[in-house]
Amino acid sequence: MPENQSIRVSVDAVVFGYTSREGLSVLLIKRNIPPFRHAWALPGGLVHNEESLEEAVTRELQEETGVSIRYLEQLYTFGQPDRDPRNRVVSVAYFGLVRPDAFRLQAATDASEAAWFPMKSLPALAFDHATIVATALERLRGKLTYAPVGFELLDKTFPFSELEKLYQTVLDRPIDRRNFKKKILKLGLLEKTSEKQRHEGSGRPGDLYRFHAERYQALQHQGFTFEI
Amino acid sequence: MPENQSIRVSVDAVVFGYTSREGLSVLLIKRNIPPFRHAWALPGGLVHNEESLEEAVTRELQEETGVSIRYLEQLYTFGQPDRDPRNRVVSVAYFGLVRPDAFRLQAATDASEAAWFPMKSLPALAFDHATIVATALERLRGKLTYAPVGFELLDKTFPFSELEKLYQTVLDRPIDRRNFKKKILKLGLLEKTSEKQRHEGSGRPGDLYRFHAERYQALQHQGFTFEI
DNA sequence: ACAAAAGTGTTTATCATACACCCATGA
DNA sequence: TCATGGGTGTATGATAAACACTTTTGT
Repeated sequence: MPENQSIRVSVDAVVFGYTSREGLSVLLIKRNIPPFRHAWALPGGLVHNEESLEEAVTRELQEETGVSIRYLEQLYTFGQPDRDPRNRVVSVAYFGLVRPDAFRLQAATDASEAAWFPMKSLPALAFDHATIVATALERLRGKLTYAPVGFELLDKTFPFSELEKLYQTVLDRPIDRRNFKKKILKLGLLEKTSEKQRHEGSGRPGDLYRFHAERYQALQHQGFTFEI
Repeated sequence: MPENQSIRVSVDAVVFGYTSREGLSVLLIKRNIPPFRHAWALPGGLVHNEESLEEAVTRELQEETGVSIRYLEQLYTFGQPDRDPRNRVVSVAYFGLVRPDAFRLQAATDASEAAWFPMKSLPALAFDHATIVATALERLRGKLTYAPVGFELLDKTFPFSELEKLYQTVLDRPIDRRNFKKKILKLGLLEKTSEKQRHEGSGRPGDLYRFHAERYQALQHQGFTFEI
């Protein structure tokens, strides 16, 4: 009796971008086919027969938004029978992070049907995508504290204040500047560059730092754990 | 072109049981249909058209092993195109924990094709099930330190030594008895019962404790975090 | 000169760790 | 009485938290 299974498999991606101006944003596309025609939805689509799930998300993201992803991991699989009103679709959701350059690039190319929405002002979403976004936000909050994923959302070099603001925005709580800096620096994963921040408005320009991804990977294999 | 998708969706369950004698064990079934006929595999099977993923795992576990699960959560979705040599099958894996009584019960009912295997001596497994088990073990190790899941593997009331041994076995490192007890008790989630351990062999019988699941849920909603 | 943001250190409390002896029971 | 495992406290070091003034830059 389970032989005539008619379930489809799709992937969906929750891609977060961040700027200190707008905070956390999510990449969405406008659907132009039913169901939920004209509604905003997560980028994604049906998995092809010969591709892996990761290949499917990457492909869909490329096709639908043109955004290239630096960090991508599986989030959760959503499989309620009624989550798609037409067919049964099980969706494997992924969770991605991009740096501000990808973010800004996209904002410029505005002819397309893809757009960034700040988390504070998300539109109504198709299917159960609001649930998926909520799950992704929880995951991001969790990961920020026990994995160095915050750097994936910042430029390659960044002033400390950006990192602070990121943590404060996403975790939604105030952070003591001095203690935070001490903790982060003690991890030994940041390198101060010789450059200074370009002045944006007034105030003293900050020193720019760079994250040592390789150093982290090395330490990680020795049982090192990031912790904020 | 993605319209003639032919991918099936299955669920698989990695169910762990624990006794201080045998350590951590996994529930397996013997396959009696190809592929991998006569090999050991995780309980699981194709999802029916009208049921949710959770319903599917629960049903399969019931049908194939008769074991009832206290704790079940989604683990990861495995979707490599070649993971099943015949058809493309995407499998949503779940991660479950049972108490020793379910464990012992099953051991008695030995006519069936389901059996517990100690992690130390797993047989060769069908498909990519060895990978799935490895992923589940990682998850268990992680969860043990930041969520009170250890209690799901013990009897309703248990002596402190059982909890200690569980942590030592699963995390595979020695633990200081006094410090461990202090830490756990400070969480305020354990209640000492008036009973004492029934003597198994020699030595002083230990006090029996009970885990306060409701109390934990209440605290959890107030932003409390378990941490060992 | 002033407004805005960045840089920096010390004190205190809390928590983690290391460590050893006495007690209850069964044989 | 002996062997086995359970119960318990203290001292020390490490880490987290609280907290404010000075410096650099643009206007």
